[in-house]
Amino acid sequence: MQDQQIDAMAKLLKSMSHPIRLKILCLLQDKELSVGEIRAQVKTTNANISQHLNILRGQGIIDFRKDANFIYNRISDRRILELIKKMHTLFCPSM
Amino acid sequence: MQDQQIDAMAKLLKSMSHPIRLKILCLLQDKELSVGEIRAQVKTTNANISQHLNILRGQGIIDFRKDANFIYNRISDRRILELIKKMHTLFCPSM
DNA sequence: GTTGTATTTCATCTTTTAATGTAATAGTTG
DNA sequence: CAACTATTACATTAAAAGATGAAATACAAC
Repeated sequence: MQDQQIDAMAKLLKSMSHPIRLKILCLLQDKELSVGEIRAQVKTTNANISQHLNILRGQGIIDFRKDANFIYNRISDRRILELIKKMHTLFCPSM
Repeated sequence: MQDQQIDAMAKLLKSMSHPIRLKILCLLQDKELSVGEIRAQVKTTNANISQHLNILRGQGIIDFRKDANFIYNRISDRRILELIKKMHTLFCPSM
């Protein structure tokens, strides 16, 4: 890996390395969810979730679509899914 | 994944998500290196590298042995190696 | 034991990140 | 259009992380 790639990768990991954001990514593994549905499982404020979602969007990790006044989020980068799956098998083998 | 595991995983990712620390881990993928050897490739101060190494040690990611007045560092958790390898194939396929 | 090299510790400063509360926007329904 | 819901933007504050330089430790060699 070259420095440039390492920097990019570090930035990506950093965006995943907050408990709330990692949990959001786990929740979005197999389905899309609205902000409200996420908040129901994450236990923080709406505004806070919105900010975390923005960080993930900025990294191009998640995407969203609008429907009525709901915004449905989903993971847009297949590689992230694979990475999460790998972390799961490596670090939580029994689940 | 449960919240407890997510928190642990986020902490682990966080410790890997700094450019210098990620680079150190990449350098240590296939060999052990002293602090000086690492510094030669990372371009920051000795003290700074020492601090980053401490963070990685605190996470149990790397281990070290002493020889004379050199300290040789190596990755102690096989899972980290696998994770780095996976990131490599996913995000830097052409290298 | 003094000199020299390698590494770490410590204190400080700066920067970044995260949380919180409030106001704003966008869309829906009656 | 008024009332309501979902989401975001903004401003502020609090907390954590990172960099830096100087001093301290550890070991080796002369």
